[in-house]
Amino acid sequence: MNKKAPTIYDVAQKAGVSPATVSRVLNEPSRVNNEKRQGVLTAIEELNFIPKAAAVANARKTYKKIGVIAPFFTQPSFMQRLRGISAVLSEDHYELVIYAIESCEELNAYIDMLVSNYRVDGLIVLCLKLTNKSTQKLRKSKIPVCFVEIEMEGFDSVVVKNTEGGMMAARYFYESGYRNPGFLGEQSMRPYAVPATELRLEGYTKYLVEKGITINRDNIWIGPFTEENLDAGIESLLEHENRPDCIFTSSDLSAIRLIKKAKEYNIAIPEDLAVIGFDNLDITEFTSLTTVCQNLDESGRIAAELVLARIKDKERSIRTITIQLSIKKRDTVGIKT
Amino acid sequence: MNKKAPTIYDVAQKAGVSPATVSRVLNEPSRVNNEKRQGVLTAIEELNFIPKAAAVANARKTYKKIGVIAPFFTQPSFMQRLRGISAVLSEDHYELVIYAIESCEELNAYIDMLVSNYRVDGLIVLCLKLTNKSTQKLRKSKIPVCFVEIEMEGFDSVVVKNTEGGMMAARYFYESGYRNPGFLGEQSMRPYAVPATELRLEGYTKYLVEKGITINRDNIWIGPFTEENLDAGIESLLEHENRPDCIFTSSDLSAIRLIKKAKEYNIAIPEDLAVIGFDNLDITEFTSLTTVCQNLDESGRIAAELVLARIKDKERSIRTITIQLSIKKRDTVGIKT
DNA sequence: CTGAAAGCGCTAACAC
DNA sequence: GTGTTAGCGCTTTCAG
Repeated sequence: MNKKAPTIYDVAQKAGVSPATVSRVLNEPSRVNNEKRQGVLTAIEELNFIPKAAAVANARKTYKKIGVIAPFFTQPSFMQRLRGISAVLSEDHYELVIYAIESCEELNAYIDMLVSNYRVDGLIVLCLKLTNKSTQKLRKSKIPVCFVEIEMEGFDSVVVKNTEGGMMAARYFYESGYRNPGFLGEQSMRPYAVPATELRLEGYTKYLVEKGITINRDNIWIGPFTEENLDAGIESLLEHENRPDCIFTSSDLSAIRLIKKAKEYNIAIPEDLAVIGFDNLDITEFTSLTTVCQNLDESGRIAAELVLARIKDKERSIRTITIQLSIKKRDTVGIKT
Repeated sequence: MNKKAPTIYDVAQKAGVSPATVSRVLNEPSRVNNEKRQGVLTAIEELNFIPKAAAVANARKTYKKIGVIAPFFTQPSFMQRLRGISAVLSEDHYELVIYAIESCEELNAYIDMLVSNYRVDGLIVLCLKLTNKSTQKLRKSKIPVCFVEIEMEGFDSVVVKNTEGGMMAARYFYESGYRNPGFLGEQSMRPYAVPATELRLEGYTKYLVEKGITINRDNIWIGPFTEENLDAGIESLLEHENRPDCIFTSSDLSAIRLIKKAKEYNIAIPEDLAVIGFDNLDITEFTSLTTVCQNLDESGRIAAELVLARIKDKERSIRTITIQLSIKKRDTVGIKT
């Protein structure tokens, strides 16, 4: 006795109006006479009618969905960004669909699919460099896109000044009296991802050079981000003669590992070794790590707002919003006397 | 000169067949004559045709989408579960849409919407208790649902034996020689969420009681999961007279904070204090935390497989799959002599 | 095996 | 304001 789900026609009939009118009270209620509107509304209520999303999408060609494409599961920071995105999307009743990519091919395949398959109203691309071909396709598809952590001509974007972040870390070390800096970073293996580590190191050394400090080559380690490798890197940093008195890491995770290892070596933090991470992941609060905060949540929020705004007005001017970086001071940097 | 996206009619015309045939080569290629199939295929290729998702969904009433509903952003463990889910869904080209909920009302509103709005082909519910009303609705909606971490009559589910996990932690402490156990847990504030902490504590004490050990009341702390509160809790545990020699925490995060604080107190780990966490978050690898591993990824994977399987065969028997817990031994539990 | 034609449920011109 | 009537683009009977 499962009565089928009611359609707009059922409502129309029950309310004694045409389906078009029902559609109107659903979408532009102000344009229908008060009395009839009430009738329709109660009919909707009584029948417990809810428009089928697919039918609406099919007729209107908009989906109330926005896609987020990123290598989520290899980069813990993305989840926090997602949180920001999710918050603003749900306010506007947009669905959030996740395209988690793990390879170049996947990335381009998704882009292809998304532009020609009409599945989303907008797209947020996190930390990903597209091929020219994909970029072209995206551009002519006219679908609203916002890039995060990379600037793309002709697209909205929220950018993170990775080099500047590196400089800030260097300055904080410098001003706290540290003079023998080190760096620990995970190599950017994926050609389609933003080479954040390298940029951060660049800014880091740049500031130091300005201050007349050159980093000892032995004090820089960049390598693949596996536990084994990382540990080896940390050891190489910690064991040699002229061990650094402060280390900037390209991610909070490596900082946490570094701290853990340093304690095994009986190196006091921050007395004998200061550490600054990058990201300000939630977890850093628990570990009291000093880190470069890149406002992950906020960057997500802004990105979502940008695409929503462009959905509403396709002709608005392109925006590039720069996220303000800051040092989140906690317990892993002291004052060197 | 933007040529409009090709439709199935364009393909049909170009290949000199009917739209129905095109549809067939798309969906049941075996049922169409080899020659024609090739013709259609090349036409599709040349026109670069991709079926519009919304039109398909509208006509077929299936969406290639599955929804995941959970309080993602308040519970870091969910992201790892999501990873498992994502992996199996993408294999089958299902879209993953996220419904992040933060309150009881939101939860039930989403359920309402999902059952009557026809948006997803299946649903995965993580760690959430529904109201009876919502459960009823879900049940009669017939949409494939899989619950994780909770068993629901009439639904597939993957369950986690929280109490058993507590017992395992207790046993490991006990067998390692620790005799003065403590517990640190975050209170389950949300009535719609599974009271994991309480269950874990239950198992923990149960095992200990069997061994003739009762936990000192002062050695148990359960409270709200804010940094301040947690710190206060940790202090209360660490400061009193008969301080525990081992502490089981209801989550990895609190374990990490506990370890951090313990070091400030100059309490050696694991010599003076052993710690076991719960979840085996990715981060624990970096901190060398010993923890109860609940195979987050796998539970996600299994849940996804269950709903996919039920989508394919609605009549299959209900399955309840229990996730095997295990102690992931790392560095925070030693041998007490 | 294939084509004609009738849906699917809603939206959007277009008239009145 | 409101109803009529085409779509939207694909699927799916039903003949043949």
